[in-house]
Amino acid sequence: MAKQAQENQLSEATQQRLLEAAGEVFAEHGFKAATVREISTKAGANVAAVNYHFGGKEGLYKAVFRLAHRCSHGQAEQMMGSGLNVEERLGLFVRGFLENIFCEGQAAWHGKLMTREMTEPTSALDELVREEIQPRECVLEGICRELLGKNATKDQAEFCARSVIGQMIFYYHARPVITRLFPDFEYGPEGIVKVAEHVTRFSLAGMRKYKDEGRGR
Amino acid sequence: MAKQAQENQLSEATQQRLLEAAGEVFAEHGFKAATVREISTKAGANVAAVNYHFGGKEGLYKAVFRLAHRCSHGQAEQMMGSGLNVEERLGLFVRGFLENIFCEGQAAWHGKLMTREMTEPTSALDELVREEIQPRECVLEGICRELLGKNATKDQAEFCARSVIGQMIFYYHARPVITRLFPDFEYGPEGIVKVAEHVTRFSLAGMRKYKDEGRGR
DNA sequence: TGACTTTTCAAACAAGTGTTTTAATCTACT
DNA sequence: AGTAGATTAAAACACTTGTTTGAAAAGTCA
Repeated sequence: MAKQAQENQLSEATQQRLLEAAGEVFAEHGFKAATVREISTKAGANVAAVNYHFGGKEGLYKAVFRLAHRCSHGQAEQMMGSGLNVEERLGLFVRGFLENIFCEGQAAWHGKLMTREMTEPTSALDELVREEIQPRECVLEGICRELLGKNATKDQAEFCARSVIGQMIFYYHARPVITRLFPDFEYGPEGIVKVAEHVTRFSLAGMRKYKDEGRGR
Repeated sequence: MAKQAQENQLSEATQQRLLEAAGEVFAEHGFKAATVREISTKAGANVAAVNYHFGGKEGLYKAVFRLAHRCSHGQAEQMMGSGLNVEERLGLFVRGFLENIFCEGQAAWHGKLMTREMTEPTSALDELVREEIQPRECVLEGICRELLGKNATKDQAEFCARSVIGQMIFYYHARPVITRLFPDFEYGPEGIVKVAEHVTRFSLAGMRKYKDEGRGR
């Protein structure tokens, strides 16, 4: 048992390598389809290392999630922005969300892992919703509520928040279809910026008009 | 080899049972995670039956897709509707799409299989896009174009079409998250109708306003 | 250095996968 | 009834999966 081993440099190195590799592989294949052998190989470690350091595949998965949570702690509060009007805050939220999902830099697997957990939930979903998704949804719902005006119900704000998120996440979930259906669309940084601009504009327009038609329903 | 066996009643019965069971299991677990043993058991057939009748797991998968295509042939054209204005056609499209995805009746697996292929593409995706997705996208894009007015570019119509689809499909892909995040929302028929009404209203409003702000970009 | 723990590694294990085999059963036709 | 072909069924096969094992290597501290 390695309980006092957290100060060891070498073992920590393999633990870190394992975590990083696991993040990528889990994000790419999902929990079930990912294999500990691919993770171990990618980390340059032995197959047994996963069981030794994390007690098994599931332990590794949870450790990856804990790491991810630590990395993005307080990101929702930061999203709030201060001294900005509603339109700007919505634009910021949308752009930040998309960058989080489509970023290719360090820890690109974090957003992907989060998104995958949405469609293939594991036991880690409850914690994920509580720690990361709920706070962000709260921010977005607040923005929607402000845009919809005082007459809007909580129900309407929730529907609109889901519409905003849905528009964005569609580009992630349906990527294979989109690339086939719209060959001109490219998923690079400039493409994502265009998506952000459209979603912001579309949603802003939608909620403004939504508000004016409030008596229609 | 069973080549002249298509007239046989009994064998056809097991083939049909196998196809039906496979549709459900593939839709629920995806191609890779589905097991031929679960399919066989569900169909009340032997494990070897899959290989005997369809040449293997992949052959069965493709047969399931061919069956699904046959079932929903010409559904896009029917969606066009005639003698209806744009708003009504959008409402019809949205409602039809959602019913297709969330229907619980016979062949409920068809929509689920289609949706799963979006996120976990196999070799069947190209055919699926060509046969089913492309035609429907075409209809929706036409509606969007009409709503956006003559000044709108093809690019804008495509973005708006993706926004409409994204709003709806989000309820499918992120179902585990939505049920946790919005405990009051229920996925029954009445819930789906509410989604359809909201998406239609939100998108209609979005595109109308989008159109008016055409010079802003 | 030398005992002690921690970590690594190759090998093997048990369970589950799709597929094949082989024989038994059923169906259809004369 | 009898024969040939089509279908079913049980068993085994080859392979991959996560996990365990036992010994070798590396590190730690006196």
